Amino acid sequence: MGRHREFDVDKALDAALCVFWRKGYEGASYADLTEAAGVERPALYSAFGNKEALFRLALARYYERYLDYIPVALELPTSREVAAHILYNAIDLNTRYADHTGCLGINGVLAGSDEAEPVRQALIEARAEGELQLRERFERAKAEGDLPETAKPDALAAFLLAVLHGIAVQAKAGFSRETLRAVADQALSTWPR
Amino acid sequence: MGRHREFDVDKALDAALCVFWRKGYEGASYADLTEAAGVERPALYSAFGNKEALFRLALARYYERYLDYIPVALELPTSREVAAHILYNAIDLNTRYADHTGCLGINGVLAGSDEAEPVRQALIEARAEGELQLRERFERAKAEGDLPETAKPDALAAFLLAVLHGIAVQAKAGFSRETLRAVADQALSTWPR
DNA sequence: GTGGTTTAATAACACTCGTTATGAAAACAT
DNA sequence: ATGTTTTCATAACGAGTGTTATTAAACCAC
Repeated sequence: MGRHREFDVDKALDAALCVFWRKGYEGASYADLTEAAGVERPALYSAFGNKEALFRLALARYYERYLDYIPVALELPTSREVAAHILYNAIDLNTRYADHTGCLGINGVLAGSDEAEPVRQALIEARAEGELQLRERFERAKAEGDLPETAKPDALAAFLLAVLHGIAVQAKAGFSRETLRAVADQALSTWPR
Repeated sequence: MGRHREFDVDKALDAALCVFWRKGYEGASYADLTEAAGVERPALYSAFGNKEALFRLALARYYERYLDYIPVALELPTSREVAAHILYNAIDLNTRYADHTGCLGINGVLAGSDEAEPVRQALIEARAEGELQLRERFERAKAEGDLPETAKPDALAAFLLAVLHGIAVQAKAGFSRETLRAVADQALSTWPR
């Protein structure tokens, strides 16, 4: 039985999540991470492992704690409500915190060094997972007559994800909620009935 | 009268552009840049200045040489043709080269370190410039009756840019041209008339 | 009070980063 | 053949990167 851990692991992970959300995986240094977490480097290593492991934990937390509106959306009665719920909640999340806007799934790594490739692939897979869920939901909508026979669930899912990604980029660039909502409105106006 | 420069400055800049396109500003190291350009570091410095200056030159070249379909699009007769031309050409460009997909305007810096902030702002401004051009074009379309009175040129421009950014993210993630075209088709499906 | 275990802080490691100093090579004028 | 200028390659600089070794501190069982 040894020394108790002196810092709140949960809060430290939250702090690291915010740094990665703001600066991306490669843009975030241990100087940033330790300052935000209020913990020295060896302590971060002891609690979370290396930088990549820390990022993966932060990403998992991001999906669990911040994207909880997605399973809710998938249970809504119509495909248009699903899309609307996701779009407007994403806009809210992407603009909620002044010091880290956008989406971790996009900010993490878009283009990076060779060393960042495993993390970039992890992000691609996480986004693909979400897209699969959407596609399946839209297939169900089609089967139920909520979407017309001519509708293409895969294209709709890809379209919705594209708009979400674009909104994340724009939020990170400082676009207003009003503008982002107008983008979402326009996207929904194309929704098949 | 001294020694002649031994490398092709034009080709070296192209090579650097490709590295930045693939790895982003921070993900690209001088090891990458010198290997791709076939030139030693002091020679790159001599010809282009520091890393940030090199990136800015690469970005200017990207806009001049690769985005030349945009002024063409802006002269098309209808707003829908403008949007379609840009979307399909962007998809072509974002998927043309197997070893650097996506768009430099997005891959450059989305989220980065404090040191990358000037570059990130330059990219935001470049994208904003393009959005302004679109907005003005759509305002003209509205004045000419090509877009209905209820249409909002600013929202349409922001929407089009969002889809373009989303497509760039998806192209960089390895999505097929077919999928990306379906996204564009969906975006255009109810373009206001 | 001692021993064993776990954690924390300091410092350093090995390496890479972007940048530059220095000497040599290649050019041209004389 | 020499002098001047420009460019190139090598090497190193100063700083920062992610990671870890070492010692001390804090805990608990006995």
